[in-house]
Amino acid sequence: MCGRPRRVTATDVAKATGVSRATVGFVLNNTPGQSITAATRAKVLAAAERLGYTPYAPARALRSGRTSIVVMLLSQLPGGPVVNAVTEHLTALLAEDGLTLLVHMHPGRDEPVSALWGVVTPAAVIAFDRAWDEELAPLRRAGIPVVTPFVDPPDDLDGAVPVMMQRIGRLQVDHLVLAGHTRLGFALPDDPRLAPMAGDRLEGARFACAELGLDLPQVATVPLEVAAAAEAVAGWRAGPAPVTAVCAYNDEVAIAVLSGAHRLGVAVPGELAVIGVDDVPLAAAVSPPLTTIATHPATLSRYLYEALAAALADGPVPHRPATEMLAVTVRGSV
Amino acid sequence: MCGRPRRVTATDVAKATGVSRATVGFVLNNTPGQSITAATRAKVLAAAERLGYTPYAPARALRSGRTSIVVMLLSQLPGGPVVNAVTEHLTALLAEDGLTLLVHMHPGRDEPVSALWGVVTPAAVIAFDRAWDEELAPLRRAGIPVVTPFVDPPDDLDGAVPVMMQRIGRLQVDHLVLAGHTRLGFALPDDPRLAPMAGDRLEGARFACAELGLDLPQVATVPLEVAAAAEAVAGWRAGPAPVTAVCAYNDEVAIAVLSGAHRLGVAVPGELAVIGVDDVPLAAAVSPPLTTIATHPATLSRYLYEALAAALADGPVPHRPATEMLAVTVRGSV
DNA sequence: TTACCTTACTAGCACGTGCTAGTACTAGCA
DNA sequence: TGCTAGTACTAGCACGTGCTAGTAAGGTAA
Repeated sequence: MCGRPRRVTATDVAKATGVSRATVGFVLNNTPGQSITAATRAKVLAAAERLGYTPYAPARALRSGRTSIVVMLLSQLPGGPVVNAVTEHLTALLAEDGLTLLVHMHPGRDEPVSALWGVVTPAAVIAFDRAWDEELAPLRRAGIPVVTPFVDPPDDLDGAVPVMMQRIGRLQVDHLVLAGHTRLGFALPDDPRLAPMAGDRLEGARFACAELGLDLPQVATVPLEVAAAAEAVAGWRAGPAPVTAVCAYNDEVAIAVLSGAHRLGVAVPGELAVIGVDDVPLAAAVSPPLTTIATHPATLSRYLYEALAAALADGPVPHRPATEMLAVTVRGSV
Repeated sequence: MCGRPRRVTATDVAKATGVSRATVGFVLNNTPGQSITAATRAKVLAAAERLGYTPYAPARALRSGRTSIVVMLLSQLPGGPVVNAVTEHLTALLAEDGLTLLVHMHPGRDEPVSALWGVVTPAAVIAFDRAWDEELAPLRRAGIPVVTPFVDPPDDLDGAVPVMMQRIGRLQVDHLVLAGHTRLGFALPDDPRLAPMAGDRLEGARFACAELGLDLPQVATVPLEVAAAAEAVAGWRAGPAPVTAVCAYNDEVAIAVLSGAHRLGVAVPGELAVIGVDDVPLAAAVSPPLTTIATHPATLSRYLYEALAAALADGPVPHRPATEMLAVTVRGSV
């Protein structure tokens, strides 16, 4: 019959109630400074309920000039469990402020920002890729705050993710050295998309070794495949002064190292200690259970939330030392 | 100085060019049936570029009555690598049609739809939780197509995800039986949020066993923790007729089973075969490498894309047999 | 009675866009 | 010369909302 069911507008509610559209608006928005009879208020609310009225988001945004949408821009790099947890926490935190988090995974090639920006008009943006900093300039120019945790803020280095990444590498080294190890290895992931983050973590490990007067860590790429991982382990164990402990880029890589060691009959942690990053659920389920750096997504999310809230209120970015977000989860692999 | 930098509108471009706003619209939208001088067109485009004009999404949506946004509604259950891959693929597929995929992870408690719906007004919605089917009724009433792959469509059972889940369980059993096993176990995940999907997979496995004349699989919950997993394995191995092969809910649980077996000295696959689901990157990196059911995210994504495209065009839902999306990846654990 | 205040509303503008209806001007043809 | 057809535009409506300015009715005070 009717090709497309027309949507219910405030005018429809007004007609059904017998009042003006303005009154409907006042009732539904609880506009302060307006005196509305209890009877009228009840009638309007009943009609709105009955007709199934929902304010039309674009019209509201057009009129008010802002939306309650926060867009989180992710690049292709596979957001592991940590990113998922952060998304979940941040969604809940923003929801308390009436903000809705929408995640957009950007497909490569063509430019993202201009396209996305012509489609959503968010109240704020969190961009998780340092390559986009320049592309987001138009957004900033239009007054939309952009939080880029992967780009160093000049005055608060502790809040930046690269610094946190370096601190992760440093923590790994500290923990291994505390356990008595002096000849360390570093296990890089195979996926080239992870190279930037891996580089930061390795940098932190290198720096820590240098500071402690140790040799720089012996670097190897460890694919997620038993035979290849075993090869890497063999490389570390070869020579007159073999590596006795390995910092893995993350728990996945760490588990691969574990498997490689198992295949070669190298005892963990007896002959080779392994420490991961992320504290993935599986970390407790492998044998031996994996000692790892937990990133505490809740704290990271709260930091992002506060940075976002500050940006929306034109306030200063909050100071949140990276150390609060990181903790060694000691299990059995070191 | 200026509190908030006013955004550049088509009127600004018109003023800068010296033409009317209508002309600007015709040029920027390439409106057919309009004759615009090459000179005017060039002037308008130059001014738009120079001023950094971007059409304002809410105004456009208000006028045209539709957006190019597709919202993917996820529930809290941790979207593992499969969901991530689907998101990535689907984003790319929709981008080819000029559609933007935005993912919203719904935080529990309060109702999602009415809130979200008052914020974005998408062109279509994919909802990944069967509980939302009723809540999405207002959307359908407003003419917004809603694809719910987790709810059985009455006429095309093969496209529904529950059926696919059951088929997964069935495939696991088939593969184990083909390898000579007759006494099977089923490893459930610990996370209660996964219960619905786990139930479907178990159902499929049960059905397959019944069809093949075998005893129903011996069910155990396997937490992601070595000791607990070992306990489950011990349970399977106890008694006069021990289980010789286990279908795990997914690869994570399967790896936990592997670890439990390893701790007890139970040889895999010699004494106990294990088959997972998902073909997670780690599956190839554990020892022994995990035989698993790969879900082929690309095919699943294309099915979702086609269902979406059909819904947007008021066409019929495409038929896509679940078997195309599933394949056994044979490694070493069976 | 008139001026003034409060209550309970209503009329209608503005947001920026897409697009229809209209207009001035020129060219072609009888 | 008059009439039509086409070109190259412009004026302005409509989308649904938030909100300001206005207005009628009723009560109080001088």
